[in-house]
Amino acid sequence: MLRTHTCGELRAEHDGQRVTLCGWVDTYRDHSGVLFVDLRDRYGKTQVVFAPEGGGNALAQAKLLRGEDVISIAGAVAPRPEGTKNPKMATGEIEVRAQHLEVLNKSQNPPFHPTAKELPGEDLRLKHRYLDLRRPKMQQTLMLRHRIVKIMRDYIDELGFIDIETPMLGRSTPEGARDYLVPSRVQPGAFYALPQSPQLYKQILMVAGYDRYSQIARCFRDEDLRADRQPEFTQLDLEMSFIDADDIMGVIDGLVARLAKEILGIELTLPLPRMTYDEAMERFGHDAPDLRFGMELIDLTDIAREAGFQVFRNTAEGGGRVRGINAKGAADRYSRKLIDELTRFVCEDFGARGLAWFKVDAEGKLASPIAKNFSEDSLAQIAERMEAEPGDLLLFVADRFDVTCKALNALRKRLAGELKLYKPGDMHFSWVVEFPMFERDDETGGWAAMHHPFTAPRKQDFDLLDTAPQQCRAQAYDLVINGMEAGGGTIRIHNSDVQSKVFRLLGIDEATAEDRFGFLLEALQYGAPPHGGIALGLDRVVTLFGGGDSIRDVIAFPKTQRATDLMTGAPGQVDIRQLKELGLNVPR
RNA sequence: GGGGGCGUAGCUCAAUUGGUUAGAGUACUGGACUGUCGAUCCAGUGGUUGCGGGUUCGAGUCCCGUCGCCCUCGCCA
Repeated sequence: MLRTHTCGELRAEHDGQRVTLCGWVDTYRDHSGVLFVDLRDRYGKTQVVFAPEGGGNALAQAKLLRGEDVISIAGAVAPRPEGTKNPKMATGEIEVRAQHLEVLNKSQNPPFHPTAKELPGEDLRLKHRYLDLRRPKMQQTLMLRHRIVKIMRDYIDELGFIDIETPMLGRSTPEGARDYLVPSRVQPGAFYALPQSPQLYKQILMVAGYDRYSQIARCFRDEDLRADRQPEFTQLDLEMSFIDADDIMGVIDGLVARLAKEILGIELTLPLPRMTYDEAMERFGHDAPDLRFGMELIDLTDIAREAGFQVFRNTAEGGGRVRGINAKGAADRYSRKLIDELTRFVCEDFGARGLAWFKVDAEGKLASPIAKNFSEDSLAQIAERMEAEPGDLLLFVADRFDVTCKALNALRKRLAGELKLYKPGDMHFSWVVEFPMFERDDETGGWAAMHHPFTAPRKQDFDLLDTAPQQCRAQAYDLVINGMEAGGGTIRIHNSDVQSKVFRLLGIDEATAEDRFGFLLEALQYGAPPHGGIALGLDRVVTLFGGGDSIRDVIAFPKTQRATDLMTGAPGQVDIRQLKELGLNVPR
């Protein structure tokens, strides 16, 4: 046995015990006659003392130690002398008086030290990820991830779900995200696709009678990266039979409550609040609203029609909307220059044509360069509708509905951050339900599935499939945490007639449907039970529960924005012979 | 594909309007020190200012291109 204890567990009660510790040299303090080493492993740090009394040549050896050397020390646990205890360390009551030192492996001078005060650039951290992962923060995060996965697995096991693995090598389905493709050697010119999700397989499993399936599944999407998007990511994937949307949400409510309690120590009231998609778009302009703060979108279209201000009136009369938000007490904080920057923000990044604004003066009157265009009466109506009080800053966008949503949602989130409308530890969990079945496909002008083409419409909306598809709402539900989509799911279509109708609406003809999903359509004809499911984004959940802001920090080996691995150099060139075997001819 | 930010010593950063030999902290190397804990003190090594080109008497600084990382719009059923 190389070690008897970890570097995090020794306490005063171990006084006198002879122990062996292994770990990395965190810091060393050489006082000539006595030398201290803080020895680190993922459990913590322990102070090791090398002194002449230790005997042998341990002290002389210790003088050669440097940061990140891997060592083993044997010695006796002793309480620290009075006045030298360190309350900042969990093991600060004691120290280990080293009698023997073995250098297991010297380290080169590392490009950065895992416990340095200043965090190095992310690219350097990724290049030397083994050093970065030695950082206590990263170790805590990966251990948090483990705990969350354990809670998830235990919970769904208690509910009778069984874990079934589905293939990584599957079939490409051109809908949705771009696939990662894997060439087949045995069939030159043919390709597998890595799964974007186990969607089709888990539906097949329902047909097969495994009424409660779950998997912690790796998924792949070849799309551009973001702080919350990686090309490969992990989902807690579930599917159930003989259930409705309430049942699925109930299962996840229970899981979220358990996670909140065990990870955060928060008691949640269940069921988690629910809001329809339409309400979310109306009140917040986004389908994953951040409910940690208010500052809701307020509609002024009716007032705008009569207000006299040309821009507002034209928008209102042209079928657009005039909506705004009230940044309470923010008037002083936002100078003309800063408001110009907000204007640039909503116009350049979110397509708004302008940003109208008023500051509410001490008398409660609306002041703005555009105020002269409004009648006194209109200004009063606007003030009342916006619940304006002295010191408030009112901001308005007049445009198509979708533009007001995008612009005001972005503005609302930005202002909330700048005005600190929520605290770092705040958490808010909710559901957004009843998404539209279809949205307009900008490229083809036809309908596109908002979720995926197997999503079932609400029962009362079945007839709308024929008459007014745009009004048709899906049995869909998204879990939203702090304004981030943490997961989503739907009740699936288990009837092949309905499925065919949906395919027709999506412009997928019979031959195409047969070619791509024939196996599923066929399966649906052999006794498919009513079923549905959900997938939670594990990386996002861990990020949110850990209070971080990038999923890269909760993934051991993430990719950069250009989807490269800075440590291994992936993706890389391959041997020409490999390409030949695969029947591939690519430009180099 | 578009917009933006950043790139200076191993690391984190500074460098006035374009102006002397590009600095500081830390790390590293050597020395001093028997109770430190971000040890301290003394001395030292360390630079193709990402790369290429241009403007200029003179470029870390300005211009063009390019590479890398990050943010973001599009995209992500």
